[in-house]
Amino acid sequence: MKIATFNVNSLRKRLPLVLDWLEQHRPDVLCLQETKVQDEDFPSLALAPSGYHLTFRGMKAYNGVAVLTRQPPDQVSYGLDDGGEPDEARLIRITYQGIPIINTYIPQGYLIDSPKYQYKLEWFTRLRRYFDKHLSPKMPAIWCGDMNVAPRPIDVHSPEKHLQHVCYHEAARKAYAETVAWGFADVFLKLYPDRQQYTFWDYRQPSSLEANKGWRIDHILATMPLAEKVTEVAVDLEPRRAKDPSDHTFLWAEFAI
Amino acid sequence: MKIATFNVNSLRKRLPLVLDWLEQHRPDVLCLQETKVQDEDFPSLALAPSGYHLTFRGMKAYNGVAVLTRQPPDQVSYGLDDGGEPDEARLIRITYQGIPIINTYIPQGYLIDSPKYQYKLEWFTRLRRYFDKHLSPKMPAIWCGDMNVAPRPIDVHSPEKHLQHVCYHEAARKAYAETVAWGFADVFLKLYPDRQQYTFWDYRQPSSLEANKGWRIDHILATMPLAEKVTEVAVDLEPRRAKDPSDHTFLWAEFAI
DNA sequence: GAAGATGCAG
DNA sequence: CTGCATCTTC
Repeated sequence: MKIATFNVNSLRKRLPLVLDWLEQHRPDVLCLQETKVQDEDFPSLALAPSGYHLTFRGMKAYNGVAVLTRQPPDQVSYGLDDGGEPDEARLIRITYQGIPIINTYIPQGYLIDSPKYQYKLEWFTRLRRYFDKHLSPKMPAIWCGDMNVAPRPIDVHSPEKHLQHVCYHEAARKAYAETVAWGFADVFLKLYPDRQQYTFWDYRQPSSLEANKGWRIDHILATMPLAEKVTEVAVDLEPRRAKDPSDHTFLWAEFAI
Repeated sequence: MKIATFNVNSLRKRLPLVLDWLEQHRPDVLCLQETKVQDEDFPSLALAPSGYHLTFRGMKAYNGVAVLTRQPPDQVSYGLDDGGEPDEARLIRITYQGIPIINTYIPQGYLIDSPKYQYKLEWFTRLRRYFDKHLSPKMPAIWCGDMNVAPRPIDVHSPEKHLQHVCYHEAARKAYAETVAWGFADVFLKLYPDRQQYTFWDYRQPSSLEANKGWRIDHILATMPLAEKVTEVAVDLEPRRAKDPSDHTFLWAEFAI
């Protein structure tokens, strides 16, 4: 089974890119973040030629997640369900051929001294409780998406410059690590423990792509029974180099199931 | 001598169209309206390959006029000069090979009961005085541009519906007619007194182009000595049908001089 | 730097 | 419907 994740930064602007990638790679599941489209305006018609089943939850200008699957999902649910802000446009859970797949767009956090950063940190603890409620570390499950955290120094260019950045700050990495520690393994790390490979290059940083000044903040994780079966993981640079790119690119993983 | 006029509705957005048209038609003079670009940002570099000389006056988001000439103009001046608002981004006068050419973007007028409509009506009377000051009806001269007036019922689709429209309202037609009566002749009317031929189709009116629901509000006029020498007048529909069109299209006239 | 929202204008 | 400006977010 092939699973991919991609922060599209507006699905409507990235339709040609997404359709093209689906056709070329035919993943079983593609998780999208930052679709930036309300459900009423979701481009179902434009995506129809792909043949993928569409599961989505969005809002007016920001956030928005979607999961595209070759077959219809068995089950679908949106957002956190602990009684707090559900943030439906940031989390979709489906069950696909018996396997729970959680697609998240973790809050970015703005600045470390802002309420948004507190909200981000809480989001990770809420998510860990969400895993407790809906999954078991002993059963196959996948968690993927834009985590807005570079877990290790190697996962960001010039880490020493980014100690106060909300995507590398100690507390964010700790919050992410503790949620991972619930029972997930990063499948990229599993296959390539020493490789530097980014998934995001800021539009603002001039020539960030050519100079490869990026971040690895998009991740695919699996519980042990599934992580053991990972056969291939890759970042596809081509869509980031294409015309009218997202600032992120595709990450995908293949599992022997 | 071949003279053309075109309301571009943003010159920067219409650069490919304009360059293409210049290459195909090679007019001696092309008058543009609604360039929507400040002089600092005028796309001189992009237009350089055309070889045309560039005369322009614009402002931030609205209005803006330009005259492109095969040879450098003899003389150039901008705006009305009666001590009132000069509205430089609405009028350019050049002398080209001895012939005065006035390119105007007449105020649209918003609604007939608005101050903007009063301003439009005054603009015509000010323009007539401007002609008095700078031209003679007995000498060759050209006045062209977007006049925002459909002079006759045949010049607008469903005229009976547009009696209260600022581009067809009685007072606007009268103001325009009185300025024309200073000493100009509409060269399109001279050659085709009975022909219905629009130059503008509203973006808003759905399928205005397919249904040919348009307006003839762009005009080329000449004083008698020149009007007598007109050999050809045409509206080119192709640019309006092209991809990313302006809501107006090109009108051109050929004079035997 | 890129995207969407809003407001203004034609 | 299209274009520009301003604002906000990442």
